[in-house]
Amino acid sequence: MQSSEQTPYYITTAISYPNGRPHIGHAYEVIATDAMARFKRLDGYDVWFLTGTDEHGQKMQQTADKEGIDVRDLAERNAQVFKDMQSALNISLDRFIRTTDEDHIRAAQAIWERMEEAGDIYLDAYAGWYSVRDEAYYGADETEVREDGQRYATQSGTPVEWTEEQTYFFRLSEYRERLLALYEENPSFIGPAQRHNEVSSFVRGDLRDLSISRTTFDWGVPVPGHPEHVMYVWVDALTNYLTGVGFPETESESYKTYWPADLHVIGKDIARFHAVYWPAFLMSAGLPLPKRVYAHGFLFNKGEKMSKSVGNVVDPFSLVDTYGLDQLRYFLLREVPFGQDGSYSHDGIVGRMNADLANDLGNLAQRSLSMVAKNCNGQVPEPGTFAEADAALLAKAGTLLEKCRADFEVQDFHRALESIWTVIAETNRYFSAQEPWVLRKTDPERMNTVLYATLEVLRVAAILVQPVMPESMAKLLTVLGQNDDARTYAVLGASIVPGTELPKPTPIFPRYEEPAE
RNA sequence: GGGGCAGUAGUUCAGCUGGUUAGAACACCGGACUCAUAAUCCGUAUGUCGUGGGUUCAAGCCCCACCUGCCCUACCA
Repeated sequence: MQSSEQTPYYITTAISYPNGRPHIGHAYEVIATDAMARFKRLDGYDVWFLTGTDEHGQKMQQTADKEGIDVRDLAERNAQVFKDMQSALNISLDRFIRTTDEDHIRAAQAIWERMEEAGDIYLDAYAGWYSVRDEAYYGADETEVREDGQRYATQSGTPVEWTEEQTYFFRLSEYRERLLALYEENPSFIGPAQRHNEVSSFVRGDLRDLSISRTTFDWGVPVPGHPEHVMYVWVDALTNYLTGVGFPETESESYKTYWPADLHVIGKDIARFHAVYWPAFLMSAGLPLPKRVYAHGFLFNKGEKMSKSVGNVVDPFSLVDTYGLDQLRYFLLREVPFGQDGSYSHDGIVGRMNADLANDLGNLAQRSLSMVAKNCNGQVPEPGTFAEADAALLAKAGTLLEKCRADFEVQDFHRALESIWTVIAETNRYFSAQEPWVLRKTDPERMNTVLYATLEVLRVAAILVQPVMPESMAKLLTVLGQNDDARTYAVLGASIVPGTELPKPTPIFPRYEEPAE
């Protein structure tokens, strides 16, 4: 292809831990990342989009034991559910990576060896109160014995057991200065800005070396030369971003093209691992650092944290069934500023569906296209000279690409959509003010001009909204007579061509009606 | 314990370095129109800007204390 001429853009989500079913939080992250990937593709980049599952670790092993099945079968089964979710959400991924993939195991061992050669790995004793569920050690003061006689981690409330083992450590403490320099020289390395402050203040404090292997279980990547150890979660999991583009073959075409990654999209809970451990690992291994890590917020159910015990966990598959996929994608990206926590509710999504999609955009398309169908032989009309109102409207639409680029660059998806919808609302006002249905009798040429300008704004909006609602916008572009080669950002500067044959218009977005009781 | 963020119309939020009658969207109510998906357009209305002090000619914006929620971080014993 022409990929060599295009600027590469490598984007990832965090990989999911598949010891259960995916919930709306998984869907949220992958939808947002998909929108970003699609935006870049439409803007002419050569995109590589990676997502997948993190299948190792003691929790997977325990879940499998509890179900009485082999851990490999559990991983296989649940990874498939996550893959199914990608399809159900229309995710344009280029590779679904699993940490059990053969090439990933080689990659994890390769980065380990590089870190070891750099002198950053050493063996030491590790002892403490270990929580299997948190996969973390706690000091005695971080635990408490409860009434049942069992000791628990105070903070997380999970049971802990006294554990002693020899584990390998990574000299994280050696990287303090280099990490601080990284944050200072490159403030956009972590987004949003508030995370940047959190992370740098964490590093400014006392950075301790990191335990990176375990001997208490064996479901993981064996440490090279020491197979009684398996890698502890982060060296294994983070390395998936390298595996996804061909590491350890650093001379491979895909590695040379795509590494370092342009953007890691993650949840705010794992910001530290991506903004501190990961760059330190890469520095140690002598590999280039990703350009940006963006930590998004969490989604709450009507303001309440979702949890299995409360029983308010939202299943992404059923949301798609209830509201429609593009409606869900639009809602999540329009309603919630990506870096902040947000709230999901039935009323919220129905409000967006009806107000923004059915009424504003859908109805604008329908009212203009049906006039064109009835009065312009079903072709894009020939405009006359643009009046001031027409030119002003078209000029506003003309600024949208730059605005969207700026907003997507910093993952402000809701701002990009807000700007597009401001122009859509403006177009509805314009349409009502110009009254083309009156012009039909008094000044047909003027009517043609008004309809033309309206269709042109719709074309621009549809092209720009494609990353968020790919299927619906494909439909809209079809009823606007735009072929596949007229849908990228490269053609935004052109105008819709008069005389283009238009199919019979059909509504794009139905209103949501409450089901009858 | 330390640090940070947030608390503004029924709801979700804007309000830049303090400056005339505090804004938007949605919802609500009234009107117009009929091209359109009971849609669109126009208009009215709505607020002790968390609480209490203070600085200032002037504070939602600054200072102090407190309350509430959230986040990061550290713990004396």
